[in-house]
Amino acid sequence: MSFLDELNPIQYEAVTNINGPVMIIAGPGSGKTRVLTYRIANILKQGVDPYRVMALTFTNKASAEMRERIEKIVGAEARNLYMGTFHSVFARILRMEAEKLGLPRNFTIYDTDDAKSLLKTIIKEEGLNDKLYKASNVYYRISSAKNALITPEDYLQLEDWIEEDTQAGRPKIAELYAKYTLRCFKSSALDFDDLLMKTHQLLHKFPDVLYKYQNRFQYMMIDEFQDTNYAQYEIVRLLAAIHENICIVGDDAQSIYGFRGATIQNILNFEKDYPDLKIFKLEQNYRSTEYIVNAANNIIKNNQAQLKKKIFTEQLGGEKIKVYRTASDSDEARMVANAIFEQKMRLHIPHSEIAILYRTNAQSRSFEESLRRLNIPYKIYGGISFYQRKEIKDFIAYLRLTINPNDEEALKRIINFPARGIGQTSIDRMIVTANKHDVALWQMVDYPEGIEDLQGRGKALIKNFSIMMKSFRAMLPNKNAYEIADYIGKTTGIIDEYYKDKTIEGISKFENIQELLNGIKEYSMAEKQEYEEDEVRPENDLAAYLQQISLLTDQDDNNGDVTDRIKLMTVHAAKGLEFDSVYVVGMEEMLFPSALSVLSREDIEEERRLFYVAVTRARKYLTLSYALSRYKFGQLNYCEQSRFIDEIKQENIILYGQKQTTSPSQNSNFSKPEPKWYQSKIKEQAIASQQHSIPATLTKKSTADTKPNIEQAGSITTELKIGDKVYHDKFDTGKVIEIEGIGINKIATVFFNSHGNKKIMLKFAKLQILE
DNA sequence: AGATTGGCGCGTACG
DNA sequence: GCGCCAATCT
Repeated sequence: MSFLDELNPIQYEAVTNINGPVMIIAGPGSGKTRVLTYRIANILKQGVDPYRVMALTFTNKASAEMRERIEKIVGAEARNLYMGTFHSVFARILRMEAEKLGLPRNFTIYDTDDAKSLLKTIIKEEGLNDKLYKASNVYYRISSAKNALITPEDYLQLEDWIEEDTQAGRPKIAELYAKYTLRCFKSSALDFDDLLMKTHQLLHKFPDVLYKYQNRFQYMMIDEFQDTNYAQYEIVRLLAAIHENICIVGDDAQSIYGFRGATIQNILNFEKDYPDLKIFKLEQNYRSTEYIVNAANNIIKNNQAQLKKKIFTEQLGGEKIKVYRTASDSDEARMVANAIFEQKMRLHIPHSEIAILYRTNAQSRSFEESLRRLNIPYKIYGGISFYQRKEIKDFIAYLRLTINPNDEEALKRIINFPARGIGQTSIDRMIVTANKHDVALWQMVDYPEGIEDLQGRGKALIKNFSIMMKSFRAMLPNKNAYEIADYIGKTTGIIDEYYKDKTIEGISKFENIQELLNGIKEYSMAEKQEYEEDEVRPENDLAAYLQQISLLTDQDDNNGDVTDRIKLMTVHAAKGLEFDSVYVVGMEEMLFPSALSVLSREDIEEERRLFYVAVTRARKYLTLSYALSRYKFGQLNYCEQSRFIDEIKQENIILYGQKQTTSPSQNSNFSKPEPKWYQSKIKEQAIASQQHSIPATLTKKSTADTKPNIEQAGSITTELKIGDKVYHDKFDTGKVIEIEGIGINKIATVFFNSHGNKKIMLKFAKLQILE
């Protein structure tokens, strides 16, 4: 009995064909992780050295899960696989080869905040308008360039890129990119995108290095290939060039990260680069019932850019997909909460098997309120992670600066935190002098006498700071990470700072720092990973610790999952997950699909794939909902059913709420005009997508500013409350003065302006709540 | 220097 | 409608 016996015939082929280029198209719920892990296990069972197998994923979670599952089959050997995220695997290679690129091997990895903060500094130094040159904007542009392997020198020459910047009113991006790159170099820092671009440069510029790794990596596997960008693909292609045992796994229909640089073309055109490609399509869905799989197929059929496949399931029957149409966003939230409550009663599904998925994070609020009202426990996913918190970043900045004195962003964070009298003016003077002499900022801390236009007192305070930092560095050779961190916490006063603060936030910050210290302690006490003979080891324990956490997020933190709670998250965050019951909410034009996507076919297709992802998360029960009116940016907007709902065949759906009686074309209750800034953003988007899109009218909506057509806006109002203003078909408007009964048997007493008090049974009446 | 208020901006997100 | 940042006050 082999582990291979657990596979269906196509899965088996995908697992056992280990040589030559292979593409595995893995539909939703098709057993992808199993195939991937078994395939690697199978390679190892053939006697291949794990050290010669590279497996790349996008998330730490995915790689940890895979490693664990492979270890179950082949044992501890799995630990020596070259497996991890693109960023962590490439960072490891870059550290080994750092000196070739003129970097110290302790280089710092700047996260997005560090990068934006540096850009902000540079924009200010250049005297540019920071309303126009927003750090996030510039960062996005630089990131796109790096993902496309465009260096600052290239950028300065690229007419179309500069033209695009000029159109957006930001012609100086290329210069900022060049300055930013220089500044990162002076800080001995690489940002996330550099980890890819510099790896490519390393392999491209140093044939001996390329040859070494090409030879070493006999087998390569890439997960979620539809999410790769140009840089990632180029690196992989270079590395696989000798053995050509490259296996990519993915699903073009689930490509939803175009906005962060992913090119769906990588998977669509893969066959062109590897004519001998063997293709295996995992089309059997083991997750969902028939209606759900059918609906998913109905939806994705409308996309042009896709590989041919037909997903099927053997789980016939099941419940049809419910579509709830409600009068307002708050109605939608109440409706969904009630439905969850009812579903829970009827089917006894654990809370944790129910998810509410939305397009934008802002939508979570109304659901929080409605769930709380019914005492349904919930957890919102997304938001800032542990390592993003200010207090954690501050503490880590001390550790970073201890390891890498050149780290300008770490230095700026903590030189005056906790307060030690080194104000913004002093820091600005330091930066000016450092730039003038073209040295790292730390040089000025080290030699404050040289800072221009600074009082003696300021210089003395900086000197003290420098002495303190040096005392930390002196501990590196013979103290472990925890001993140093503990000492830093006590010496700098950072722990006291939060200990003194007895506000709720202060206490939480104090606890977070304690948690961080516990983590460091655990790390320092733990057995360390083994390094290959030729691998450069970190100089000391603290450096090793920092290397580990700089590429970590706490997405795989399971602390919150112990309690049985409903899960609320964006559709993006739900990718790769599954639930018994899924609610996809806000199914409206201009929301899902997003208003910013309706201008180009490519963008709409990505939204459609996103909806496809949402639908295929459900095992047994799927509910879609939308509202006819919704507050957006504090403004009431009238909404129209999402085109994606229309794409699902009627036979798979049951509609709740009244049917729309008029056709959209003669209907005037659509959108108010979007706010001005939003319109201009849409226009910007239009310019950005011009090169590759079909021209489209701005929106298909009328801009008439009319009230909703109440007759057709039927809603389900079992969640009515006293004081609500309501509309009734016969009695017109009135106010709720009493509610009796439970659930659908509720009876409301309503005082109607023209008819007086009436008792209304909610399950029959079409009461409409007016906001 | 630290707290408070006013104004502006608003998509989805992994390293 | 809300949260974050920056300018202003104390």
